[in-house]
Formats: sequence, C-alpha cells, structure tokens
Amino acid sequence: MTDTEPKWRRRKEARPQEIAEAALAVFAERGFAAAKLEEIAKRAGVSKAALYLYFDTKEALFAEVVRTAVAPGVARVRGMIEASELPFDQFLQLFAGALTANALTGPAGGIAKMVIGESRNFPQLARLWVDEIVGPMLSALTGVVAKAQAKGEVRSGDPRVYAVQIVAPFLVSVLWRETFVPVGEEPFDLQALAAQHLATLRGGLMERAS
Amino acid sequence: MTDTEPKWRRRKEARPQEIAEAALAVFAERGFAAAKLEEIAKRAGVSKAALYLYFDTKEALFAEVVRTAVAPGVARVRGMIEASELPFDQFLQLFAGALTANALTGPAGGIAKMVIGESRNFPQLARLWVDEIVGPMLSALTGVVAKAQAKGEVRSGDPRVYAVQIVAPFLVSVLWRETFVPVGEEPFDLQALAAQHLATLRGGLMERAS
Amino acid sequence: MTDTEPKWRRRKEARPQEIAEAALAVFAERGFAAAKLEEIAKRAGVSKAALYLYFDTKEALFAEVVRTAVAPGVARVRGMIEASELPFDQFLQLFAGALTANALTGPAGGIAKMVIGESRNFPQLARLWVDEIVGPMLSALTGVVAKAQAKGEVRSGDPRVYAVQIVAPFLVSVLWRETFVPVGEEPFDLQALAAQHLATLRGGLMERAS
Amino acid sequence: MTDTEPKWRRRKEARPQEIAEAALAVFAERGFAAAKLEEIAKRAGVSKAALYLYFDTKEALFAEVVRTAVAPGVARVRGMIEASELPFDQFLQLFAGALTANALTGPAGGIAKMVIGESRNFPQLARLWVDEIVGPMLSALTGVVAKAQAKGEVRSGDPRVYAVQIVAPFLVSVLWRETFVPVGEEPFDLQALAAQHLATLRGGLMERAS
DNA sequence: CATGAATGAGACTTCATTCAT
DNA sequence: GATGAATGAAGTCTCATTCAT
Repeated sequence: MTDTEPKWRRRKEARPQEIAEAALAVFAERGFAAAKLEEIAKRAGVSKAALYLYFDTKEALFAEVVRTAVAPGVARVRGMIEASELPFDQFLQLFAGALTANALTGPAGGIAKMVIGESRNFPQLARLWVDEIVGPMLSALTGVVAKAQAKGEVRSGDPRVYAVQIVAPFLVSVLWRETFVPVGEEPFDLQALAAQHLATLRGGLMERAS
Repeated sequence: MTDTEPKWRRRKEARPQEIAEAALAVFAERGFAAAKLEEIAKRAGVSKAALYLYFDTKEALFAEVVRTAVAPGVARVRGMIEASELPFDQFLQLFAGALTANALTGPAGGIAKMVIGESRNFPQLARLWVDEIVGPMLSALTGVVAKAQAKGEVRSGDPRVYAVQIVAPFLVSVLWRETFVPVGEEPFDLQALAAQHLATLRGGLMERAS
Repeated sequence: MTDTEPKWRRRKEARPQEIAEAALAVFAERGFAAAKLEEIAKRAGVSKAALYLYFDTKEALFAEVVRTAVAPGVARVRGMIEASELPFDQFLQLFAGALTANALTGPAGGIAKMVIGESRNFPQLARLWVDEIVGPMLSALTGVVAKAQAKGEVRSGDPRVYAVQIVAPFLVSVLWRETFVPVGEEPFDLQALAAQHLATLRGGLMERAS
Repeated sequence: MTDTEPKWRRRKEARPQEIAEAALAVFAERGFAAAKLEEIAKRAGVSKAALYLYFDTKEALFAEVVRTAVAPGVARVRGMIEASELPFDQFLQLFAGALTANALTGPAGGIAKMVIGESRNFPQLARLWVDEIVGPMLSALTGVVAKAQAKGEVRSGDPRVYAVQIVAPFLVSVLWRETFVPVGEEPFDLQALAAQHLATLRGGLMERAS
C-alpha cells in the first residue's frame, strides 16, 4: 500500500524491456545457439522461469528481440527517404552522418552479427530483415541514387551497386569492431572514415589523370 | 565373390580431407554451436566415432577446419603483394579480378560468416584470422596504397581507410549472398560490381562538378 | 482434490543427503568407473540431471561422498585418543568395542573397498584418507601403545607394527564380508573375533611354554 | 628363411604370456572397468586387435589373468599343508617366511586389490578365489591350528579366527603398500613385521601380568 | 508474479569390439 | 597371424523447458 518499497526497485512493467535488452546483448555476443537462457536471466536480474512469463520459447525471445531492435532503424530509413529531395551531395552527408551517429553507439553491430550468423538457422529472421530493414533501406537508397542520376548528379551505372558502394565501408567497419577489436585490433574512426569515404565518392580515389 | 558392399571402406588418406570438407560445410551453415557432429559424420559418410580418429574434439575440428581454409588465401595475398609494382590502376584491376574469381567460387562466404559469428566464442579464432589472413591482407593493401600515394597516383588520405573502401563492397556482396540469397533475394553480379566499383574508385561516384 | 501424485516433489533439504547415500551405496558396490549415474539417480529417486544440481561432476560426487563418510570416523578417533589415559588393557577393550559396533553397522566396508580399489585412479582420495582418517587413527593408536610401553604395560617392539596387529583382523573381516559373503561364504562374528583377538593380544596365541 | 631377424624380436609363442602380464599390471592398477584395452595392448607391444586373437572379450581376459595368477599360490598352499607336521612354532616361522618372500615380490597386492574391488561386479571371480585360493588356504591353516590345539600347542578358541589373526597383518601391509605408499606413505618392513608378529603370537602383546 | 527445483531430450565423447587388408 | 581403420552402444553432462510453491 504505502510506498515502503525501496525506490530503486524496478517496476514490473519494465521487466519485458529489461529482459529484451539483456537478451539482445547475450545473443549478439554469443549467437543464438550458444546463448544460454541462464545468462540472459542473470543479466536481466530475474529467474530463468520468469523469462517464460513474457516469452514462449527461446526462439520466440530471439525473434522478438531482433524484431524490436529493428523499429528505430525503420524510422530512420523513412527519414532518409524524405530527405531525398536534397541535392545528392548534401543527402550523402546527411546519410553518412546518420549512419555514423547510430552505428557508433547502437547495438547495430551485434544485430548485424546475429542476422549474418543465424540466417541459415532462422530463415524467417533473414526474411524479416530483408523485408523490414535491409530491403527498404536499400531500395530507398537506390531510389535516391536513381533520382540523382536522372537529375544528372550521379554518373550512369547500376544504382543498386552504387548503394552498396556507399554503405559497405560503414558495415565493414562495424563488423570489424565486433569481430577484431575485442582481440586487440585497432578500431576504425567512423567519423574520419565517413569524411574520407564521402570525398572518394565525390571525386574518386585517384588523382585526376589530367 | 561379387562386390558385396563391405560395411565400410578403408580410406586413411582420403578421410581427413573428406571430414574437413563436410565439417566446413556444416559449420558454415549452422555456426559452431548449432552444428551437430552427427550431421558432419553423415555428410562425410562415416560414423560419429570416426571423427575422433582424426580430430580430438569438436572444437579442434572447428579450429582446424577454419585454419586450413586459410592456406590458399595466404598464397593469394602474397601474389597480390608482388603485383604491387604495377601502376596502381592496373593493380586494382588485377586485385578485383582475383577477388571476383575467388569469392565467386570458394567457400569464402561461409568462412567469413563463421569468423564473424563465432569470434566472441572463439577469440583464438579471431586472432588467428587477424594474424594470418586479414591483417596481412589489409597491410599489404594499405602498403600498396601508400606507395601509390608516394608516387602521386593516389590522393592523400588514410591509406588504411582506402583499403577498406576498396574491399568492402566485395565483402558485403559475399555476405549478402550467404545471408539473403537463400531466402530469395537477388544476388549481386560480382563481375559487374567489380567493374563499376573500379570506375568509381577511379573517378568518383559523381559527375565531375565541372 | 485428492492426492494426485505430482511428477516430483520439492525436497531441497533432503535431496543432497539422499543422493549422497545412494551414491555411496552404488560406488561401494561397483567402484567408481563401473558405477552409473543412472543407477545412482534411480536409487535416489531423482533424474540424472538432478544430480548435477548438487554435484558438479561424477568425480566430485565420488570425492564428496567418500569425504563425507569420513566425518563420523574422525570424531570416533578423537574419542579413542582421549580414552588413552586408561590402563592399556581397558583401552583395548574399549577400542575393540567401538570398532565392532561401528564396523558391524556402518558402511565402513564399502568405503574401505572404494579407497583400496580406486586409490590409483584417485590419488587425492588416498591422500585424503591418509591425512584425515587412517593416518591420525594409526598415529593415535601408535601413541597409545608407545605410552603403554613407557609405563611398562606393553612389551618392547615397534609400536606402529603393534598398532597394525591390533587393527588388522577387524579390517580383514570387514573386507571378507564385502568380498566373499555375497557369494555365500560364512561371515565372521565380529563380537567373537574381538573377544578372541583381545585374549590373544593379552597372552599370546600359544599355550604358555611353562 | 635365414635368421635375419633381430634376436630381440619376441617369439609368437610368448605373446599370450606377455599380454597376460601386461593385463595383470593394468587391471591391478586401474581395476576392471577403468582399465583400457588400448593401454594393455600398448604395454604388451601389440595392437588392440591382437588381443582378440588370444582372448574373446575383456572379461575373459580379466578372468583368465586373475585365474592364472592363482596357480603359483595354489602350489604354495599345498606346500604349507604338507609342512603341517612340524611343531606349530616352527610351522608359523615357515609360513611367515613364505608369505614374506612371496608377498614382497609378487603381484599379490595388485591381485588382492582386484579381487576385493571387483568382487561385486564379478561374483564368479570371488567364487573362483574362494574355491581355489582363499578357501583352501584358510582351511589348511585352520586345520593346522586345530591339529595344534589337539596336541596342546595352541590355546582353545575358534581356529578359523586364529587363522585370520595370523594372516591379517600381512594382508593389511600389502594393501597398505598398494594403497598408500604410492601417495608417499612409509611402507611396512615385512621382515620386521613378521618377526614381531610371530613374537606376539607366541607370547601375547602385553607384559606378563605376573 | 516469481522462482527454485526438477526433468527429458539430446549433445559430445569413449571404448570394447569387428572388419578388411 | 597381425593390424589400422571403423563403428555401435553407452555414458557423462548440458540446457531449454515445466511444475509446485
């Protein structure tokens, strides 16, 4: 009745969220099969059995967690698409800035690992990602490129390939961070990489032949 | 008398290779934890127990398989390094051609998945790969870029980042093939991608500002 | 409503004890290697997996069980030592009485078998027993004998050997019970053996040469 | 044809004997279940498969080995029985001497361990030993004691118990050697033990009360 | 709601035993 | 006769999942 409970006690309503976060972390680190519910429970500060109050199976928890992690990304993609009215050069800058800000902080790396690593074991997962995230993102980007081509801002060529060229270095450096930084390798400075990448996209890698 | 199908055949020399190949396939598909020795054995056409005649543990089999898959790659990297005396433009062409030829056929995608997916669970594996493959490859490429910069062939900028920019689209399209093609997505045409990527590297993505 | 026999019952406090007892019995009968966890579990009325809630490995269970069986013995040895102020003759009687009472009822025989049979495979076990049980017991007995020698109650001679002479028949008859009685041999009547043994110790086996 | 073979090459006829010896050693050290055929084969210098040329199963090998180890003992027991016409005092001396000489060198300790440790798993083994060795030996000794009692050389009392009293210290010190000496304990000097034991049997442990 | 206790299914691994050479 | 190669059966151990409190 009265508020005799210590103030730091977590709210019941927060539980599913806390569990999902713990699960995301563990799945991202270990992969699906090697992740133990026990560890997830411990990190979430609950008992193993409690997980089943909120999720039916390990698989359901996994799917839910990955799906949930998608939501913010989706919104951001939509934003990018809307920004596509800008001149292409400015668009790129905006886009790179968004990627940098997000990829730096967020759990994107861990999620990417999971999707890559478990796609064969969970085709639904791959599908979900294609449908909800990667596909839209890639089409949007492709569309922007195509539009820019129409406006004469971008050279001719397969716009889908251009899209990959734009995104790939960011993805690779995030995977690098997840894979090799833990064993002592130098991470990439995303900020610097973004700047240099933009410059290259603008003018090529090589000195003007002239 | 007639060929009465013996229960098993003696093939000491062939077996380890056969097992390693089966293991590579299964590990690449499932990841370490989800791979079952039973399936590896079945694909190799031997009993589970036979695996232990050639490998001490599942982990040892995994490590060995991933390590072995490295060898051809190492040789190729060496080749690239030697090619570094060429004009940078020609070098790029050669390099892209080599990647294309190899990444198209080989098990590179599956191996990449394994390394990315299991690096947290097997840090030794990540180390091995950094030390033996990725590290040398990246340094070699970085070195070539730096040399080209000294000769005025390449713009100023962090050569390590340039190296990533060069390689990233190839890596991403291989991961795409492993991850999303199995669920019905269109693969990338590496050949075409290579051509367009080289063009972009040469002159930038965008139309000359004039 | 009625007592619908739940699949299992919660008995946190009782379980470890129950398991330990079952394990002791099975180990004593079969030895370490031949003992199957399945049988231990069945006798304890739990599943195989439940054993691992209380013990980390089969080996740990074995060690723990043997170690635990030690405790009462230790106390008894201490008691004997305190009794050492008695005249030697009375001491012997007390000692034999204690051995008889214990060796008759307890699991001593089974434990002895285990220690003897598994000492090579588990040197730690042999050490534990020497340090905690056999060593102290033997030294205590040796000390009592030596003291009695000093008081002129016992003939000259190696007191450690006297200690063995005193104990050996009891040990042998317990081993006999464990080894040959199950195949139909007559057991020894410990009570009678104790009486006759004491008499012999007092006056020798042979008629006075006169 | 000609004797070009190195002279140290083992004869085929020696094989079974060599295998049996190796097996005895391994069984004595490890017990039946923990003994690995691989180790036995290695010690005998043959392949695992070769064991099956001479013995049908592991169990058969075990039984055979233990049975074989019996033979010399049987002969010795017969000898003792024949010596039973001697005055009891001299008989004891002879008997103790024989035990000492044999128990010191032979594999008796290991065999005793095996019989004790595996009697529950191999009741036939226990039976065999009772029937062939322990039983005859004990009856013989009991008989000698009884005869000596009839001649007034030995006090009244259960002759079977006397037999145990006579033998027990020897048995215990051999078990001690097998069990605790490997972990660093001092062995008993059988010679000295024999002497002191005989003295005790003659005149008791204690100073004449008078 | 929450959890400690329990379990069944399944994985890796070992080993006595057999087969083809 | 001898052996290297192979296997089936079995054992230890793990873990997602469920029950009783």
